[in-house]
Amino acid sequence: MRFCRMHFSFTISVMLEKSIKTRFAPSPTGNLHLGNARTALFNALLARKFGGVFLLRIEDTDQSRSRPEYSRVLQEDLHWLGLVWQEGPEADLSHGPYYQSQRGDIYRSHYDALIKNEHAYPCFCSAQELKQIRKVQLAAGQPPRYPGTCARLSRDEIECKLSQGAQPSLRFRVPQDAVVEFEDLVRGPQRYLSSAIGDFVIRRSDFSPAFFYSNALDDALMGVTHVLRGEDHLGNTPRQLLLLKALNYQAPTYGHLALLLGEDGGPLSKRRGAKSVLQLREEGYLPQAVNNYLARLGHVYEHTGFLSSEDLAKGFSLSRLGRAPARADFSQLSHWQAQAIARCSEEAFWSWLSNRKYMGAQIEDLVPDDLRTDFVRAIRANVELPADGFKLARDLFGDTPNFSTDAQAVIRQAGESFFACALAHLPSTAADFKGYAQSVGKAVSLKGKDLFMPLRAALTGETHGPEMARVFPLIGVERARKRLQAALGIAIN
RNA sequence: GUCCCCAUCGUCUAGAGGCCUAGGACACCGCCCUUUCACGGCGGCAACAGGGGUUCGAAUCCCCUUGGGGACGCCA
Repeated sequence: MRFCRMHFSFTISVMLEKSIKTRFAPSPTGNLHLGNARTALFNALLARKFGGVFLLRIEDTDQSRSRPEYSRVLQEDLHWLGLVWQEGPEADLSHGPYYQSQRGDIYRSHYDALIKNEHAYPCFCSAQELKQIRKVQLAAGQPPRYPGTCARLSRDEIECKLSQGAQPSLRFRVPQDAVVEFEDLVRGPQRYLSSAIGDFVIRRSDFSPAFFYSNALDDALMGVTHVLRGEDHLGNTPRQLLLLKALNYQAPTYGHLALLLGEDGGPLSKRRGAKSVLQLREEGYLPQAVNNYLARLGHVYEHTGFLSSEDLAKGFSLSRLGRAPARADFSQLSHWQAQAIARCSEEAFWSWLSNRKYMGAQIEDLVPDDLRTDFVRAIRANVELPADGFKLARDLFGDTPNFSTDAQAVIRQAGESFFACALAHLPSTAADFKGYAQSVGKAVSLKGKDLFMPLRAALTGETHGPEMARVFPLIGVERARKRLQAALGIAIN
């Protein structure tokens, strides 16, 4: 097995030497979630690594569930992640259109070809009938499979039903006793018996194309060479291969990724807290943090540190893809977020903060212009999300001190005399915190934590936060006085 | 129900029969730095799901059990 895999990855690298085209083909029926984002990322990385093309196709065939709004957000998400497609909407259109809803003519002509060659036939079974059959099969311990009821209808029978106004679906006739074999990019050699596959619907009775059909056909027509997709598509592959063979088209090479699981180890679902890319974006996660995080879910890099997009692509390898489902763990996202923040410039950090609103305020409203740089330098290491920056801005520049429970406890512990002294020793300018602390320390005979904690609690309202020496000048003497007075009040009560 | 896939610290994982006393990263804990918090530096805790084989030797190969995931649709 191991040996096979080594041999196999060699084969892959040979195959990849030719120019490759990967794709991401989402349905705009909801917001892009982490699992799909990872699939998109892997496809983009694979293409980039080999200098190929990454293609985007919008699979909006389901009229009732697809929304232009989702399609728009999805493209924004992809752009935000830096996953730019060289081919697709608003890009190179040479194999377009890239919205399946606009490809009706193409689908129609291929249906005709399939019908003509008897690779496809109309099916008049109703949804209820099919449901009933499945139920019976399941009860008998059989896999639910289309029994071929309409596979052998005569021309007359078909005409008759049609003249009665019946609206058939169109099924692909799966060849009997065929063996479908293919190499999966991540799972190795696969083998399916056609007897295990029932004739499947390629056009619904409302004339809309079914996934098997439009998805496979478009990959072939668009010249896609490699497809990385979820493991849930593995069983679709033999069908799509059969279909493409009947159409005489070249199929892409598929690779099936183990699915991403939620934090609880169950399937990813919205109701169990599966985050969408949009949510992450709105909360203020940095795209490069998300990329570093996702690229390591089910894939390993030799380098354990933060990687640029380019290095993410360079280090990407199909042989480093795991075959076991990976579980999402947001503490790891936090880690990459911290890394990403540490790496951005002060300007970038500020624009990241000022790019959004928090409780209706813009951070420029809170931080005086002349203190901006000092503020950024002071808080950077203490911020994970913009919300943290806003909180700090309020704590430092807000008029009303907002003491946390912990801070209040520390203040009470320090007692009335401590703050009386602290007020008495307040200098005329808030430039030198160390000197100020020293003089207070001397007066109250305290040092270390016993001295700093009450000062921090009173001055910032929190028991933790950025370095006091940096923060004190930002607060300034006036606010410091008010806060110490407030703390005194708390200590007295 | 039937079939397929997967199984190493809490999590992501390295591991290709002797380099394994099982390595790294995150999380957690401790120490150092800091007269405070964080950052940072150093260290620690912590895993081969269970049971049978095969072999001189098994995390690694085989079988069973258990657990997880997936597929079987006029969903995509």
